[in-house]
Amino acid sequence: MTEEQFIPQAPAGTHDVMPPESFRWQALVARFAEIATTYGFGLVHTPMFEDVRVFHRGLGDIAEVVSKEMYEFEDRGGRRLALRPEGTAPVVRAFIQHRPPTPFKAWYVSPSFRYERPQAGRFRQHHQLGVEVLGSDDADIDVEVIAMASRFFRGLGLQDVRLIINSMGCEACRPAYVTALSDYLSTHQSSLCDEHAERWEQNPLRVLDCKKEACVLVTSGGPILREQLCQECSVHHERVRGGLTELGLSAIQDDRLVRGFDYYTRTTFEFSSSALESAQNAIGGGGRYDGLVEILGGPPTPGIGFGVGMERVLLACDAENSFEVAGPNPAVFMVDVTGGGHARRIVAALRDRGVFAERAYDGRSMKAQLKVADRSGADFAGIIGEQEAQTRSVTIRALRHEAEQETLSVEEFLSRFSALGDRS
RNA sequence: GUGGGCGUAGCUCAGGUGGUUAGAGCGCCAGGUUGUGGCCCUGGAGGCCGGGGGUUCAAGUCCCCUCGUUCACCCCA
Repeated sequence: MTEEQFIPQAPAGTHDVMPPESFRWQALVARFAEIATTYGFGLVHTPMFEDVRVFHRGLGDIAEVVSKEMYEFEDRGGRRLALRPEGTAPVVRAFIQHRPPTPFKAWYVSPSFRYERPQAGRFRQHHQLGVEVLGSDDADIDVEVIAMASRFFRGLGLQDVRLIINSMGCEACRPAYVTALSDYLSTHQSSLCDEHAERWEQNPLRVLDCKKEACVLVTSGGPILREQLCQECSVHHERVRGGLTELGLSAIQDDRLVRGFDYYTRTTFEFSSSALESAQNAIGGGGRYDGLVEILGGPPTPGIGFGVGMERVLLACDAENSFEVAGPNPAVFMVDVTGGGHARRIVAALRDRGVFAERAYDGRSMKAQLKVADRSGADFAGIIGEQEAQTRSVTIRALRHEAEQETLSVEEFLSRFSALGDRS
């Protein structure tokens, strides 16, 4: 590409969200906000970028998201910053900085950035809805958080959502397990898939997650973390599972569920949509991170949270033909063929009264203006021609049903539609 | 980071083995109806066929490069 003219385009892996799709986005956030409020969460906004150390320490340097997918940059003051690749670490950083009373329950909606190759359901900028609870390791919190996510998905009309759950143990029991797993893997090294035969030592737990038949075969004969949990973790996990069952939520125990970030302890879970054909069918996931606050320099504080991928959830809704959101239609659309002055005043008066009123511009023909009125989805057109202009009146024409046209004085016209505005 | 598919009008797409002024449907604009949308009819605007190079008398079509996009691996929401 040399002397070519520049045609601006959204960067690879990013997307513009425009009407009418953006109405659906608004509605999705509104649903989440509503449920989060019901569960006692308050909205938190954190910066879109943080000191890189927040992520390096928080997520662990070996996490791919950190090691090779972060958008890192230096600002003009020489600070090393990174666009956030996920939502938890920034909220934890804010918690440490402000020390709100616990349990601290926060929800957020924010973009995340990862330098990955875009593909179905995977973007360089995606948007997450999520919650975090800091300051309690009560298993009931785990249950509530998972139940909340479930409720959210159900409320969108999603049927084909699968919930898997596992426990990652804690500092007391996981190291011993990882050692046991390593020992086991080392004796079966040659039977692993090509990739893990080379790299299993970097992160033995990852091998559990591998879908290749070779690895599955090996690991299915190996030690299982759930069976080697310490007493506390084991009790905790059973309480979570019991609580979910009690609430009527079916969670599938998946001993292979190992999530990507270092900070997870105990409960981990993932929601996936079986309606999605693409490889990326995880629509939400999360877990407990009882060591994270301390890792980032705060007092020992347990925490748990989850994130939901908005783009993927909407794709899942598409696949299930659910959560179809229509944009709003004007209550009335003004057509004025006498120069537009009457439309200008009437539309302003209606909007002052809270009525969604629209009009045509550019002094087009009545036919053209009515065509725009029809397309706008408005129920009624308010027409002003020479006759109406002279008598200070407006003709109402129904656009969605058959009805006799009627001509009202401007005052009557305004009060008829103002009632609509007051109601909403 | 690795590998495959695809780039033609605002959108969805046609354009056998290269061959005149590049087409359709939808959308948009105007008219048919000098005060009336939707249905119908007529007309119109809108394309450096992603970009660059090459082969050829001749390239939307063939070859190379490049950019973009898409799908998969990896990883994740």
